Amino acid sequence: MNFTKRQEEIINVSINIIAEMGIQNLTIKNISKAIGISEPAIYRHFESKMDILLAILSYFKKSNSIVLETPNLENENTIQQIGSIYSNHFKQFKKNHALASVIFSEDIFKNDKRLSKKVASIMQSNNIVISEIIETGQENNEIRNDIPVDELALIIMGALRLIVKKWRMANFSFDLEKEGTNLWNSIEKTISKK
Amino acid sequence: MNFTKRQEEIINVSINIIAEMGIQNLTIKNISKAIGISEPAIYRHFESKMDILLAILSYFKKSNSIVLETPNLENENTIQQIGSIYSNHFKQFKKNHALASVIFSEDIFKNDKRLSKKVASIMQSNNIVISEIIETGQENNEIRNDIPVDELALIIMGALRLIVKKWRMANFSFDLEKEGTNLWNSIEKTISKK
Amino acid sequence: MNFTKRQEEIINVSINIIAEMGIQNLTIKNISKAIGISEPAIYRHFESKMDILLAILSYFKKSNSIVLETPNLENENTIQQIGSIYSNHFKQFKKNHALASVIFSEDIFKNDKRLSKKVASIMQSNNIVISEIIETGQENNEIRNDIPVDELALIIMGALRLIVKKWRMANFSFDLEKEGTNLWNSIEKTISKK
Amino acid sequence: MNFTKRQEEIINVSINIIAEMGIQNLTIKNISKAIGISEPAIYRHFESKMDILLAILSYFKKSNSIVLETPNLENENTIQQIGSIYSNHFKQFKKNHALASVIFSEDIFKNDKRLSKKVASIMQSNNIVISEIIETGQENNEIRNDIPVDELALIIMGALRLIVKKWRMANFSFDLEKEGTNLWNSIEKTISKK
DNA sequence: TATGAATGAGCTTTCATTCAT
DNA sequence: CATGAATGAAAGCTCATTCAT
Repeated sequence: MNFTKRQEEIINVSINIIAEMGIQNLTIKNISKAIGISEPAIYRHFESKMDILLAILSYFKKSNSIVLETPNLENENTIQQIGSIYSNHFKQFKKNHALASVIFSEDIFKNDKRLSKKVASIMQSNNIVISEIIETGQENNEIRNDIPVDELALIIMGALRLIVKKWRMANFSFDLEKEGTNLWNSIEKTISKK
Repeated sequence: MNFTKRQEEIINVSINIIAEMGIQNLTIKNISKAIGISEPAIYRHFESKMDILLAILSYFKKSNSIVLETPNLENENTIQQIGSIYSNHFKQFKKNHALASVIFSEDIFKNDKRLSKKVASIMQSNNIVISEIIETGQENNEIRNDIPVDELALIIMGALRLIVKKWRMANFSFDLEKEGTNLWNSIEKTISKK
Repeated sequence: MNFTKRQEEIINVSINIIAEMGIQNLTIKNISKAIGISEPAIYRHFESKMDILLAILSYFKKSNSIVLETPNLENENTIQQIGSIYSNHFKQFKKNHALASVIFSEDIFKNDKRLSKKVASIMQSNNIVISEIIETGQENNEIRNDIPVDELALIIMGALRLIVKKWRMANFSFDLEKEGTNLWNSIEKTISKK
Repeated sequence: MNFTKRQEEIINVSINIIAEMGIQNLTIKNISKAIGISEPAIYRHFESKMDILLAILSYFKKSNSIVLETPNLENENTIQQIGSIYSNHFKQFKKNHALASVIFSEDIFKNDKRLSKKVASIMQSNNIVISEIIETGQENNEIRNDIPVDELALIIMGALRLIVKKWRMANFSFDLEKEGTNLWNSIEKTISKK
């Protein structure tokens, strides 16, 4: 999972291509053209196109880990932790629009078993992180108890995903961090134990 | 927007292929093979592959209209109307798994301007329907007033989209109608004016 | 060689298509679209596309006969006869631009043995007509004797063909009849026995 | 306008195919088969079939330049210059039958605007060269003055074109250089100031 | 006489990938 | 580490033609 500079370049360029032109336009030709090297040169760095796609997913996993697991280290309450997860997402996406355009588009990787398996496992582990925070929150009487963990997770992550989708469909034209924080404040109202 | 039998067949088969194998595998060859006719025969019914994709989006638009606008006709309160939208979605997806796999995957259609424009307009008009119901609900004191319409819409539709995504990533192995109704009941708790 | 009305329509439309879009665009689809009937309907009138091409050549042969052999009937001298051939060509082409664009383009019919054979025979018989007139002219001391018949024929017909080609490459923008008559007067000077 | 070896090979092979089988048989498959490489390999050397056709026209332009402009350099009188143009054409065509079969067949390139534009510009610039020689000839009292330049050009080039066409329709079976020289001698008689 | 639906063959072009240099 | 040249497979699409109606 440790990529060379060129490999990282290929991964980034690939995410950009998917974000801007769709997975159908992620071709070796387009990748190499974007980087400015020849097509065979790509194969010095990845054995096959499939490996590039797997590398993209690995990059997503790493990205998610950073965004999701950072708050645990700090001494916040659970509501604050989820708030941090929200704002960490927004900060990351602000820096990297392409990532926002691809990371929640799991269907892109549906055309192959290995890919969709990896996608599923990433989603699964993300879910676990969120669920554990919520569970703790309910135990600590910070999060309301009358709604099951899974459903709270759906509400929290569903809204996050959808606002990000709207943001990129609006061509990143509104301030995701501001609107997203407002959204989070509203969700906070609905899920926190008053 | 009035399709012949063959055109409908092509649309349905195409949605199935996208659902099962991803957009990359939606080829004229795969479509014709699935129907049992030759590849050139497809071109008697659609001028180009692009027209098939546009027809799929038209079909989505029609599907959405049915699901979203039906409740308005009946004499339900706004909370019940949104509940109906939820259950209508679940009923439709239960009947047509492929539709569930594709209708919220707007990114599939990102590789072409005409397609992504149409996708955006569909999302837009869906959003309007939901927002109007919420607005009325707030005016009628059925839905809480301390959260803006747009954010309530994000919560409601975000959760719906995400549970559907989980359902199909779980290979349709849980009862979407049951779990979805539970989800709705929980959301109802969070958004209705107590 | 007696064509029905529909057959004549198909022949004319085909000549127009070749003239305007080149032989590569002479397809059954384009022919039927231009006439306003379905593709299979064409096959009611011609057994195959090859038969349409052969019919076009037959039409050329007939056209040429009229243009070339008419003057013989009248009591002109040979110089006047060739002058009539010139002006007959121009009159015909003025009425039918498409014909001008195709009748001297023998290469169009090079992709098939039957076609190129027919083309060759048409050229051959045209050549005979011209040569006979010239020969008579030389015998009658109307046409210079110091140049062989064949070469006079090349000069006369070469200039005619080339001015027609220039005319259609100029989009029929100059007055072919006027310019052509001038050309003929000049050629007359060069070939007639002073 | 500087072609690689492979590009030149493709151009030559393409001219041969057009000459022998007509433009309709100029397919990527036929080109690649004739060279002995695969079809996609062609696309390493030309971006599209259109570019091959444009390259053929560039080759024609270059060919024409050589044939037409060479005599100007030498110290011949204008009649001799035109004679050289004639014999240069014949020499070139003797070496390259295919070229003779294609270079005067402007209609082959009528199916596309870019092509026909280029064809027209080539014809135009050729015409200028010939006309200038004739004009000088008239000023020098070498060429008769009672026929306008344009008409002399039509006579000279029309006969040249037509004898070449006859030669290839006769399957190159007569001696073009001999017959052509005779033709030129006859034309010389008709156009030179006695 | 005409058509809607279909097809085998073939078109131009792009794909991921390989290999000699 | 990089490239120019190549390829088998497959893409979207068009061709002339057939056949049931």
